[in-house]
Order: sequence, then C-alpha cells, then structure tokens
Amino acid sequence: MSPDIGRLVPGRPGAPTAPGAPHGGPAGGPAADPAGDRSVGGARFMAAPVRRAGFPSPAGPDRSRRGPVAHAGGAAPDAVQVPPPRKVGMRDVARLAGVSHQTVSRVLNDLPNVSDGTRSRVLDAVRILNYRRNLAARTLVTSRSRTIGLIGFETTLAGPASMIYGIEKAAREAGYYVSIATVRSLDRHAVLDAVEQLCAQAVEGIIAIAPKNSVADALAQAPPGTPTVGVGGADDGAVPMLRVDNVRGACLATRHLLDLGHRTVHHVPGPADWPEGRDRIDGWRQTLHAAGAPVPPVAAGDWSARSGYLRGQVLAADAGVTAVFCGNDHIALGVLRALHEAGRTVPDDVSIVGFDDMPESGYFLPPLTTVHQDFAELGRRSVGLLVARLDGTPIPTSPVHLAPSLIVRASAARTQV
Amino acid sequence: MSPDIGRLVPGRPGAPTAPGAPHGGPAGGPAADPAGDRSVGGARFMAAPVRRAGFPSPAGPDRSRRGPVAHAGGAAPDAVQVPPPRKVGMRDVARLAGVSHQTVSRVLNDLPNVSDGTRSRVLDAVRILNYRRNLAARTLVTSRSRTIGLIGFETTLAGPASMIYGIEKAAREAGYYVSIATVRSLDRHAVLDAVEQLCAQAVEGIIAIAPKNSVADALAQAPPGTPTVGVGGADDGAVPMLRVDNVRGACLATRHLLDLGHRTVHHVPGPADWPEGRDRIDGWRQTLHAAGAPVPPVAAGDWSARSGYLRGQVLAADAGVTAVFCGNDHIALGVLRALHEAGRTVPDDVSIVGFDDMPESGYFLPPLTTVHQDFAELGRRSVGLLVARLDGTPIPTSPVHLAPSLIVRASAARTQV
DNA sequence: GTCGAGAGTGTTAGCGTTCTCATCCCCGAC
DNA sequence: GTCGGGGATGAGAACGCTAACACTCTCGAC
Repeated sequence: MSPDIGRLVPGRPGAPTAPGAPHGGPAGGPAADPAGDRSVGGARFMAAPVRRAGFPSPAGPDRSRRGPVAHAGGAAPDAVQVPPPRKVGMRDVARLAGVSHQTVSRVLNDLPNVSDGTRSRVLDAVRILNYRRNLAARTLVTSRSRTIGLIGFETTLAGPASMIYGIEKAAREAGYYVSIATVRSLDRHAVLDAVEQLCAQAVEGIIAIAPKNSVADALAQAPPGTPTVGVGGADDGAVPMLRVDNVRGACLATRHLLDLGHRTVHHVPGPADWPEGRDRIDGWRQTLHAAGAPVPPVAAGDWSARSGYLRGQVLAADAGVTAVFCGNDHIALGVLRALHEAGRTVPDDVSIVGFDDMPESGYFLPPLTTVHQDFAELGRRSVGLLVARLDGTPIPTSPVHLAPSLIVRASAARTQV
Repeated sequence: MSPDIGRLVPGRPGAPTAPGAPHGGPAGGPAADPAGDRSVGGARFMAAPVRRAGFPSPAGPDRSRRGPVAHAGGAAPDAVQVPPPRKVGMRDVARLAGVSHQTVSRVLNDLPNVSDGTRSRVLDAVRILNYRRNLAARTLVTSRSRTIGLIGFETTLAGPASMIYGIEKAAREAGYYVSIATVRSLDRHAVLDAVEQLCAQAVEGIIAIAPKNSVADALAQAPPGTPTVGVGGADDGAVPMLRVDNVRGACLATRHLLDLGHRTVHHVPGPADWPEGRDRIDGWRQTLHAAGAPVPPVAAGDWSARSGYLRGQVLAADAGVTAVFCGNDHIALGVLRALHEAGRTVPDDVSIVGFDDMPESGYFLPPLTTVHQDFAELGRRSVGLLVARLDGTPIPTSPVHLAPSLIVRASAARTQV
C-alpha cells in the first residue's frame, strides 16, 4: 500500500490541467458527445481501445450530475449548463480512462489483478484531471482516519518542540497524518478536553507529550479502541510510556562531579510533581548514597531559569557548595547567573552540570556540561510504539527507556583543593 | 452489557452512562422484545417511559442493521448474535429518542424548528449513548473538513514553538482542527510536498510559519480554493503575510544604543535570505543613516549561538566596537561569550542588544536587553486572517505588521567616555 | 468438448451525515 | 367550513469512496 497513492502532485512540473481540464469533460451530458474530445486527455482516451463497443451511454439518465438541469425552459440541448465547479471524483477518472470507478480504486490502492495497460491508463487520467482522492469518503467507508492525535502543552522548552517534529516525521513515514491539540496546563481536566477534541476527529491513536502523572491518567481514559502513548513522564503504568532514563542521566551527572573530587553534589530540581524531575532527584540521591557522600536537602522549583536563579542565590551564599547538578539547562542558566552575581566563578569555585543539552548550552558562560537526551528519537520511537499498538503488535508494558549521555563541556572542573 | 457502545470517555464527572442517567430509570430494560433491538440502549429505551406513550414503534422493517443476520438456520431465537461492535450513529440516537435521524441532525446542528421537548429528548439520548458525530461523514457531505493545515519547520527556536500553540488555540476557538506538516529545510520543493500532504487531507486553508520567500512562493502554488497565510517572512506579495515589524524593532534597538552615547552600532545579522533578517539589517542601517553614524560592514551568518560566537570573536578583537545589535537572542548569547573570552565586559566595554526576547534572555550574563515580539499573538492573528479568507471577508493585501517593543535589561549601558 | 481456476473487470451496496422536499398539524382568516 | 401559512417532522437522495460479489474471458487439464 504505497503509503499514499493519492498525492500525485501533477501540477508541479507542467501541465496545469489546461483547458477544459478542471472538471472532467462534462462529457456526462452529451451522450453522443462531440464534446468527447474536448478534454485534453479525453480525446486521447475515449478514442483509445474503447473496450467493447464503448459505453452505449451511461445507462439511465446519468445520475452523475447534481442538479438535474433546472433550466427547464432553456432549449439548450447542448446542456452547457454552468458546471457547478464540481470536484473531480473517481467517476471522472474512470470515465476518462474508460474503466469503472472500481478499477480506479484498485489502481489507487495498489491492489492486484489490474493489467498494466489499464493501470497506466488510469494513472494518466489521474494525472490529467489532477485527481485527488477524497479522504473523508475513504475514512467513512474504511473507518480508518489515518490520523494520529498529538497532545502538546504550551512551553518553549526545546524538548517538546523537537519531539513534535520527530513525531510528525515518523508518523508521515508510517502513513499517518498528525492532528494536534494543545493544553495550557497539565491538569487532568484540560488533558481530558484535548483527548475529547482529538476523538471528535476520529484519530486512530493519541500520543501525548506527557510529563506528568495527571496527563497519563487522563490519557488512560481515552475510549477503548483508541490506543495512547505517553512520552516523557508518568511512572504509574496507566499508559505505555517512553522516555529517557532520567535516573541514569542524573547518575551520570552526579558521578561526573564526584569523580572530579567534589565532596558532595547539590541539586536544584525541577517541579516535584513531574516524574522526570523526581527521577533525576532519585538518580542523584542514589549516586550520592552509593558514594557515601552526604545528601544535601533539595527545594522544589519549576523548570525555569528564574527558578534556578532564585535557588542559586541561596546556594551561592553557602561556601560549602562546590558542585551543583541542575534539573535542566534553564535552571542551570539561572544558577550560573546567581553564582556570577555572588562573585563565585564557575567552574573554579563551583562546578555546574545541567540536563537536556538544549542547543544553546554550549554557549553559556561557561559552556555547560550537561546530560544529552535525543528528543527527536524519542518522538520517533513513540510513533513506533503507537503504530505497533494500532497494528495489534504486542508491546512492552513497562516504560521504554532511552539512554542519555553526558556532554562534557567547561562548567564542571576538578576541585581546587 | 453495553459492550462498548460508546467508544468514549464516559462521563467525565461521573455517571458513566449508568442507570441513573439524566432521566428516569431506563432500568426497565431488556424485557420487551428480546430479539428485537439487541441494540443495547435500544431495548432500554423503547421500554422506558418514552414520554408520550405513543410512538407505536419505529414503523418499518427496520433496515438499520447491516447483515440481516446470516444465522438463518440457527434456532437461536434469542439472537445473542455477537454484536459486530457497530459504532453508534445518528440512527441509534434517533431511535432512542423516538425521532428521525433528521431531527437528531437538526438538534445537533442547532437548527431552528425543533420543539424544546424533542430537543432535550435527543440531547438525553446523545448523552446516554455517548454518541459522537462522525466527522468523516459530515465532511463528505458538506465538503468542509473544518481543519486547517500548519506547516512548521524543524527548529527549536522559541518563536515557532510559541506560534504553534497560539495557532492551535485560536483555531480551536474558531471551530477548526489543526493538522501539521513539517519540513526539514525551507526549500521550495520540501514546502510543496508539505502543501501536497495537507491538501490530501483536504484542509480548508494553510498557515505556514514561513520565514523565507521560497516558502511563500511554494505556498502560492496551493490549489486555488485553499487559501494560505504566511507568518513571519517573505516580502513579495505572493501570499498574505503577517509578522512583527522587524524594521521598527531594529530601529528601536539601534536607537537605544545610539541614545546611550555610542558613536555607532555594529550588527551581527541572521541569514541573508530571510526577510526577517534583512528587515532587521534595514532598520539598523536606516537608523544609523538618520543619525549620521557610520555604517559598519556586516557579515551574514545564521540564527545560531555558534554563528554569533564566531562573529563575536572578530568584533571582540576590534577595540572600536562598543555596541552590538544582534539578529536574535541566540546570536547575542554567542557574542556575549566571545566578548567574555576576549576579556571585554558587557556592558561596560561593549553594549549588546538582542532580538526575540526568548524566555531565558533575562538570565543571560548579563541579562539581555532585547526586542520583544509576541509570537503567540502572531499565531492568533494568522488564524484570524485565514478564517477571514475562508469566509470570503476581504483582507488587507499588504503584510500585516505587529509592533515589537524594546525590553531594557542590563546588557546595554551608557558609553564609558 | 467440458470444466474449473483465476485473472481482469464491472455492479451494487452501503459507510453516517446533511440537504431537499414532502407531510402533517394546528391556527387564525375568510 | 375551507384555505393558507408556518412550525415541527420525516423520507429519501446524495456525498465519494471501498467491499463484496458477479461476471467475462482465457487457459490448461481432463
């Protein structure tokens, strides 16, 4: 099933469907039809191997036109009735190619049992008429919309943005369209609305960039028959999930700092109700424990630079702080600034490691050592998971974890002991 | 029972179609005619106190079921035939409410000439069956998909991301769904493909986050009947455009620096083939001219921090440089770093102004003075423009410009003369 | 020659809505 | 009483497509 036959972009190169084109020769009306050779291809075609004694005439009164010629009074036998710009349909293509609409359908769907000659004749007709298959009709009869829904939330975090692109691309390759719905906040109710909106569009499945449990819960409420997949959050098993292994990422970061000789590592976490934030805290804490290092207290914040700045000011005032692992790069940016304002240099006085590896991290002052996660890949994989569910392929029930990696730049250094 | 009739989110609050439903207990139930309507609700209802006792029976042989029950031979009078999980349609609602499907349609579309009693009866039935209108069928007959297409490109720039949210939100409020297509590069061909993909979905219009002329050109090729709108780029009149007044923004920035006493202002531009970049250059140059200040040469780059860093190194080596206007905040970040590495402090030695006001700009070192543009608003307005075109409302032919504003922070200061 | 298999093709039903009429009522005007 | 008008409904007919058959040939096997 060539993913999408329909899209034949004829126009591009040349042949702007020329003269009579747009509406397949209204050939309809005029039975005898001198008109027959009006439409460019029409002539070529109709004349062609008109199969068995060509079409006596489209049996019956030709139901193909809509308004059955209202202009009674008009003598006009040539019925040049103004063609209500009817869109070209399979019927038109069929007529032009001299076959039945069913055969056209077969060609378009790449089904077997169509002779090469017929096939190419149909394809030509399609091209000439600039025909495009009507998705609605198709969806109606197959009850497959070939569309997946994507729930995103309002943020300019680099991660979600990259994921959107990754998802759309992967979906297209898998033969699906992507419809989006965004939520302002991540509370259950808002997400439920988004789910509802997407269902109204009859999407076949839903992917949510879902960093919180509330989102996953809402997702789990999607009507049965509409599989869902969450990316990046939730630690209950409500819905199949996919994300970077945050625990491991935090380990990497913390260990790196410990290895540089720091006695312990402080942490400026993201919001407490985000599983990703919690996982990073866990990874950090575990590593500290394993190394027998003291575990400093953490104060919850959000993912913003502002949050990092605020918390950074506190940390900066504490001479005992020599290494800080930040919940994400934005936070790190804020911490960096607070440290700078307090006169403590990085990495000489304090070492910093972030998380996410946003595109600008390499240009912070100093360039930020951080944990990289491949968002685009995450998006891609999530589509894979969803498609598998749509196909009924069994999928792992536990969250899928992608491995993050540490990007060493200049914000963390050996202690100055 | 109720296998899953309604594929949907059962009542959010509570009452999952349960017995207690809105009106009187349909509790009764199964009784009447076992064989008859095996349709879940059907039974429940017909038996129920369907208002005016009346409605003898939905007259007619009930063509409503599909396969007329093949199991002829089967004795099984109780017809527990496995219910091919048919989706609930208007017909089911109609039957339940004791009206015709046409009346249901009228209620759902809020048309006049439906008595209050009937209306609420229908609404109840809808609720109970958890009925949801089939968009495909609707689209097929109305030839309105109520969907608009959005073309975005792969970037983590904060602008595009914010616009996506703004667009989706505005579209939803206007009653449209949003389907996306992304392009890896902004060349004509790629965009044409995206347009094609969206058209295959029968979107009613297309909005492109289209910072380059090539995109606008491709957009102009959309089939007639599919209006398009571009956001943020293109200066030829190929397509209705909407964007922030970049010339004015650049003026604001340049003038601010000049007012601080700088003899002239250097500029690190974005890519030369982006109208937005060009406009910023123009605004900067015009302001310089107007002030009689010398116009330093500019070297093209791209929008990245890296580009700014590279160019910044050159500028940093030039003692004559005291003020720099950067094409965007990312570039500014790179310039900031280059300056820092060269030992020149900001803003004491050199003043910097950026463009875009990305969320982190306030936490750069030092906090960046920059030009703010309201991306979300841009997205919102673009939907307004597209909807106007869809409605046939005349719209301005020249690009719509939104006013940017200057956000003064700490990266630009009076010269140290 | 008869048959059966199977390729190639056409015919006919729907899919679930909306649209266009036709119908049925109830009312006030004549 | 009869009629016309308008409100409330219902009965099909599309919409453009795919699915399920039915049909027509052509071959090769018997």
